[in-house]
Amino acid sequence: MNKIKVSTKNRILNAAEQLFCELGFDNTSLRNITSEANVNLASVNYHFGSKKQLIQDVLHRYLQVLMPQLEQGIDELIEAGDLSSEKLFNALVDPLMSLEQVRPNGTKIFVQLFARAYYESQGHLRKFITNQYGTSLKRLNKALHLAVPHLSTNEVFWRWHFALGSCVFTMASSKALSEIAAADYHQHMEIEDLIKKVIHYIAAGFSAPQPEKVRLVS
Amino acid sequence: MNKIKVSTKNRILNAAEQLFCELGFDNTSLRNITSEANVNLASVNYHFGSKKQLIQDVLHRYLQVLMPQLEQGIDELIEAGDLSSEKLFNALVDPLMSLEQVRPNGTKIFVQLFARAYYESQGHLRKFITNQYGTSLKRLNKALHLAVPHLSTNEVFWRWHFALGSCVFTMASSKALSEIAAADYHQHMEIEDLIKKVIHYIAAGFSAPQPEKVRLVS
DNA sequence: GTCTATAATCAGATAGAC
DNA sequence: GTCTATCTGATTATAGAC
Repeated sequence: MNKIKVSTKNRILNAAEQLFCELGFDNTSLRNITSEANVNLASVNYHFGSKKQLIQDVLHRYLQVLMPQLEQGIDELIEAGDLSSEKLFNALVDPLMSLEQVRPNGTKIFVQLFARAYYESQGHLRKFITNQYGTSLKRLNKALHLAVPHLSTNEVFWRWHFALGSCVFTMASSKALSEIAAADYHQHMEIEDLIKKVIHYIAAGFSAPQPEKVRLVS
Repeated sequence: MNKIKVSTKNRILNAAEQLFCELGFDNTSLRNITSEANVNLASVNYHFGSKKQLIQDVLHRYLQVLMPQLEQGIDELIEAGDLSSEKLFNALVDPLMSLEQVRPNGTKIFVQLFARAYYESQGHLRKFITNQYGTSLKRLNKALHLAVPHLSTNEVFWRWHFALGSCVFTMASSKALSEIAAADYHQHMEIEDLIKKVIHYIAAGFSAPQPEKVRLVS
């Protein structure tokens, strides 16, 4: 391992993920990335073929580490039998924190990337994630239903997306929000604390009683 | 009033808001808008001066109707004295539904636009909203704190953004989500029902007990 | 593998005739 | 007010020398 020389490919990946976090995928240009990485513009297409492929490879670095752990953690919870939404959401913390091993600040980077990926509805990304990790996601969905047996299938569907929205929005704007919070309340929030805070919140909402039936049109 | 002829300016506004909802502000080009509106490309700059101004004008049509009602509703709640998060969030429903008067499907359109505006961090938009409607937003903030006196200022700050995240994310992706829900559960959700559902959810999370103190670094 | 140079396309904005 | 035509600048992607 040569500590001094980082390969061009990795320099691009590192610069890209940082800029994707800050600006989003569409608003980050290849010129932006290559100048940040101090590499030539053409090298992106040499190493990755296209911007789309670069985006997928950036996410893949994290997903290939996260997903197996996530799946294992969920399986253990399901087998143990005593599933609550608090426990289920808390089971996401350790796998997420393990992404610090992938890159410095890896957890924060990944969650923000995931938020962007979910929000900026890029067809190729959703397709990529579904193809690669669909099985794990189905397992998670099963666990969600087991955690809140008092809720209808439809209600679980919507609450899962409400919860996801809190995470996605918070992480995507966490830089701005943390700065505001730091300025107003003189408090610096680490990513792990923020994750725990949002998980406490979504667990409460997720397991709230089934509401009275609202008008539904078939 | 001539029912047949819609002014070019309004044709542009109508086409723009629809496309902004679907694609976001950045991904909607002026060419996109003018061809949808069947008007000439140059007419956008003639009537609005710039794309930024067009975006602001699109939002202004709704904000000028919504904000006074919102402020009044909140003031009444504060004066009545018995403030709960459930009541406060429910007080948002009627003002939001009144946007149906502005345009057909106005509520849905506005909430999606607002979601996009909040998420796609466009400096000019945040500035515009703060300048024009900062007073109303401060009133809302005050009411939020009164509704959950058991929570710290810091906790209210974060939970408000968690709640906002659920709304923003849900509305921004409500088309895709509604389609999935309709296909999987054979249920069609009206915008008012969706708003009520998300409000039931965020009110539960918002007023959850203050969590144990997490590690905070000054 | 890396570079320069450039192709091909799309964006927002504008000048000037009508 | 509306149109055509065009400007200016940015983007992704690629060809070909080294």
